[in-house]
Amino acid sequence: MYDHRKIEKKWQARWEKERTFQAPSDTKREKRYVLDMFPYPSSNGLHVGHPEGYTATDIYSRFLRMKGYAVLHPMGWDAFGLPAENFAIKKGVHPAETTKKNIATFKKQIRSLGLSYDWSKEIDTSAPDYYRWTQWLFLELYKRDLAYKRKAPVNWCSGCQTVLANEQVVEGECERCHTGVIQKDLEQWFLKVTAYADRLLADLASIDWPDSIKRAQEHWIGKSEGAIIDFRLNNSPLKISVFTTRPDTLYGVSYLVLAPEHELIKNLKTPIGNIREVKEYIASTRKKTDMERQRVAQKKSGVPLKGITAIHPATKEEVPVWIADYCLASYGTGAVMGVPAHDDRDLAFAKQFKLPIKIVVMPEKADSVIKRSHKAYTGPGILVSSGEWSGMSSEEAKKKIVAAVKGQQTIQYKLRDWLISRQRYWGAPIPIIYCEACGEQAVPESDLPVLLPTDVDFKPTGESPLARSKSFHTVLCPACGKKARRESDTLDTFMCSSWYYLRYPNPHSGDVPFEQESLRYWLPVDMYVGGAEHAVLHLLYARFITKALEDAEFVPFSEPFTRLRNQGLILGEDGEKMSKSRGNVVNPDDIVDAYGADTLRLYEMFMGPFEDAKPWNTNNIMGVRRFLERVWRLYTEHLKKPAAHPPADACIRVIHKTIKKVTEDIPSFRFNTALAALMVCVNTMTDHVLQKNEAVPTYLQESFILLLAPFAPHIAEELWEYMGHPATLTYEPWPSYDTALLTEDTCTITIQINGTRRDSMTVPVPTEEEDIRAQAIERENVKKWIAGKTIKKTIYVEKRLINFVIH
RNA sequence: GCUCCUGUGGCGGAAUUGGUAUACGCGCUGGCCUUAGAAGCCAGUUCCCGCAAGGGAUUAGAGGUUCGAGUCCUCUCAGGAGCACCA
Repeated sequence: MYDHRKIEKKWQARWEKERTFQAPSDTKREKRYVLDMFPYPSSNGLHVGHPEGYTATDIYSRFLRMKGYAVLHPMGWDAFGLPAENFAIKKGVHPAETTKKNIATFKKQIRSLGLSYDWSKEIDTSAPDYYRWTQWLFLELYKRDLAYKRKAPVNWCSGCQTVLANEQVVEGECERCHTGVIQKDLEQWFLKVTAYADRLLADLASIDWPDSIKRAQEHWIGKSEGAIIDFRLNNSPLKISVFTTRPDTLYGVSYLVLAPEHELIKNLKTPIGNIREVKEYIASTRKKTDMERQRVAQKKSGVPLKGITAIHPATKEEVPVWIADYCLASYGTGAVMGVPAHDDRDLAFAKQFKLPIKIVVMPEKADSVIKRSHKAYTGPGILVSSGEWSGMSSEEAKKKIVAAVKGQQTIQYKLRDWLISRQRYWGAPIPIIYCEACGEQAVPESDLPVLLPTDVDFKPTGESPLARSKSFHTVLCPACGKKARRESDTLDTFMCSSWYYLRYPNPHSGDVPFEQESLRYWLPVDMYVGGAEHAVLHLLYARFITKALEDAEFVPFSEPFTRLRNQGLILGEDGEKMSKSRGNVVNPDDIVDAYGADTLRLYEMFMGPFEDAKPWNTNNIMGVRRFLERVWRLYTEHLKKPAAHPPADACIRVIHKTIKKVTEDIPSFRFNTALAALMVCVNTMTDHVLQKNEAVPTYLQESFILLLAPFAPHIAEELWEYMGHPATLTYEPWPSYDTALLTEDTCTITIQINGTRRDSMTVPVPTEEEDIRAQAIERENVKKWIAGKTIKKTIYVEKRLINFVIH
């Protein structure tokens, strides 16, 4: 009887006792660092989505150990964050307590899955001995001018009562509570990610990541090449600089637009005819949430600056100046030139306000006519109505026109600096002190960590709860020793997770954030697995921090994660995303209890391709459970009986084929097809043993158990022991296959007439094409079709098919 | 709106370079075993016609390239993801 409860408990206890999965400290062997994105220990406990990624890395790690690599496979907790704090506000339980409890639950659940983590390397980002180094990291960036405080329009979530990074605003809403985000002018801390924009973009080429993630990052960084062109104001010393990627359309300019926040309006000496209207427009824009600004994207709004005109740098004509919120202050120069004929947004604006539309680029192909009504022609072409440039190609004109009007070629990025201060409690305090006399001061490294105070009222008021802690607030200035004030904001939790992978090799080191020797050995991460939702958050931040640390000579590499794979979402049985409100959530504990961890692991891997979204189906679990039971019976009942016949070649061949298939599928994360091959293998073995009463060579019986071990480690260990091996199979060499046994001695040739399958025949393996052809045309089913016709051509594909083209 | 991905039986999904479409699993049907059930084992299961042999159709739809297309190209439809006024 296959008793999963007994077997799984036994082996989990034994692995723990024997520290089976401890990463080796000898560094002679080749290493592999296999990492999961560490979880936020939420109060909901483990979701069936977690074991999907964890099982994949576990299979991969176990496979690599058997392949002889030194493997580091750690787990930890991304423990700071809002839910624990919100729970504290509601229930009055301190976040540290909630977090501790949740971690215990997560750990128990993860352990029940038989995952081969080295728990001696466990990390908790909310522990002072960890966040001390997060603060250290902040100070290193501060020293290098990569962290700065600035008053700027920032994303404000009134639900969470805190500012948010751009990356945390999704469709104009807070990614956490879905409150509409508004812009506020606040003094906040930023990290200078933009300084790394070009490297973050260029180095994508050097890493093995899913294309979709690379593209998302490319998109987010948003490099565009263009030029800044100045428009002098009429009767004023001031000028408006616009950024454009299409200087070739300069002659099509019919107006200029300023962002409502543009500083020119304040500096303008010339009276604006409709100043009240303008001021009202600016005020109304500021009140809009990002959502509202986006929702009305089709309908443009704006007001003209009456009495203000600019001089076109080429034609010297007067150009009206408008102010409109479709022009963004935070990108380029905060001003654009309006070319309605060749930009969709400008066209919409021009039509709404009845501004002239001047066509200056004609497509080269005559058939693509410009439709004036809906779309602007944004493609390349030949310039028209563009003075001396008419007749030139738009590509060539770009450079020449910029030079002629003394413009400046530049590159712009959509990427903004990373806003890292949060007005919340449950995070790492920003280690900065403000002194009236000395100004902003870094906390000396020897004073780290700046501990989170415990005497706080969690209620968010828009000001950090830390500001209301007396014990925390007052401090002496490290420079002059006089009374000073601590920074009361905390760091974005993404800051904690942007460097944790560097600490795993030496998580308990008290003197340094990471020890150089083990860092050099283990890093970078060879395989990183997690959800795709971090495409531009965690993954971009971690890359940035790594590059900053590389420049500071703390790490000898520039990319933290050499390979990345994303697990697909596991959907509910109804095909919808699992959620409490839909009531379609599956609890992994129930599955582990009823069917066993090995079954759950197998099922999640068998569901479908690793990176695809797949619906859960409880019925299908029985399939993999039956597979394990068949394996169990095969070894404990059938194989131990004496066989009447010697091993059959066919059976031996299948096992060798399976070794090849599984060996190839694991590193490419094709676990579903690896399992299908293992099932075929068991079916074949069972057939030969049970029906045909044939023996299976012992070494192949053992090979199969070793192949199964990464997927279903508990049952594999039990059978390994059953076969007489006292030690764990964790470090047994991975089975190898004999290439000579992979080829069959016969093959089936499909016979096609004009490409349609008409017959098939089995021939011994080396058979000459001539013989196959001769045999084929003699077959009844073939004769029938070729009678009275001539064979024009014969196509033969070795060992596969022969196709007669007849007429 | 832009960018990208995906459409294969009743269901989850297989399919090297274009070369037997539907592997493996679920479900279903029949049989064996059993007092009965469960489990297990055996056989079958893309659809249509046919007792069968066999024939025809079939990878969202329509075209195309090819001896041959799930796979390559063009268009259309459907679903999903990311970005979203970035000039």
